[in-house]
Amino acid sequence: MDKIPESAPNPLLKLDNQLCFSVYALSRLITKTYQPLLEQLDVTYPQYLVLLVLWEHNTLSVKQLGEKLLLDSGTLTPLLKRMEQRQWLSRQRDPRDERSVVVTLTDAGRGLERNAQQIPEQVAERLQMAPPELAVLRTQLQQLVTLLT
Amino acid sequence: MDKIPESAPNPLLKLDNQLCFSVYALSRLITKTYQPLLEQLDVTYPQYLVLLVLWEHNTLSVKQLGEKLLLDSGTLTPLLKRMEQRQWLSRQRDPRDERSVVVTLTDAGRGLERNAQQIPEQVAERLQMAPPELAVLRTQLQQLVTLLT
DNA sequence: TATTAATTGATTGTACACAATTAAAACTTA
DNA sequence: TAAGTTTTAATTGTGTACAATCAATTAATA
Repeated sequence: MDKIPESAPNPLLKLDNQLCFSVYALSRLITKTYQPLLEQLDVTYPQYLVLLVLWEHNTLSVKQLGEKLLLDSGTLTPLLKRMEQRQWLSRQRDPRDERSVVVTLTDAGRGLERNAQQIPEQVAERLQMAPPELAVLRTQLQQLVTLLT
Repeated sequence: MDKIPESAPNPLLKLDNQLCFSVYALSRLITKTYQPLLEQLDVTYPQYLVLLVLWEHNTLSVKQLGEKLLLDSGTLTPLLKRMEQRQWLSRQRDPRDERSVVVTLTDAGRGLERNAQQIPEQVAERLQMAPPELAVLRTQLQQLVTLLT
């Protein structure tokens, strides 16, 4: 009995051919790479990204933070509340515009930066890619990010 | 009054210099790019990835599915249950090894593949990157995935 | 100025993602 | 073969993500 001929499989629908899957998988693997290093700081990876931004700027509104991290308030509000509970930052309404919530790093939050100094190198070490190659890759990815933003 | 001299800022701790952030942001942006296309199939992006695998293999254990997608049962079990409720697949214990749960595509699940044919092209269109460049980028990302796996 | 429109966060609800634990079954080996 | 180990999913609990909605406030304009 002959098999009913299937339509030719679409190679574009194969998992291995998907750029999207590589990005998705890599993103989760990178988070896992950071995790043991971030355990020392007792922060999660998204919280670490918030700290990176605040170490640069110290004070930002939720809106501005969201613009930099490409995250909305539905994600940031509970995350920031957890960080506030741990005394790494404060959240308060802007008196000049009561709609806006301003996030400010505490001394403790600023102090964490010292403990984070070695993290980028330790991660780069595990990625085992030459810095120039990494830079090229990062530029390409940033182009795509800009394109889709 | 002079400012207390801060330690020189570590450029490696700047958000813009982080490969990790580009990957993280791009992954979420890609998911958002897929979302309106996947709405027609009424699936989420991770569910779409499960379908991609099953369209290739039809029947796999949860374990095998997890190996291909790099996801564990804590993620897959509830996701597969939702897909089972929608009749796209069935879940049943392997009689030869009762520890194993075998996932099989239903006719309805297989039928979805036809509706998905145009999706890769439509996404590629939005990425506006020449196919050869995309292939190079994908290869680099896959290398990193392999490295971290 | 009164009304409308736009901005900004918070809230709610759904769906991942994963660590840690549990439980059942299968395998190993003394 | 009995005891201990390994394998495999499920469960539980925490923490993102994000769409949709709501509420408060500000800005714009008729």
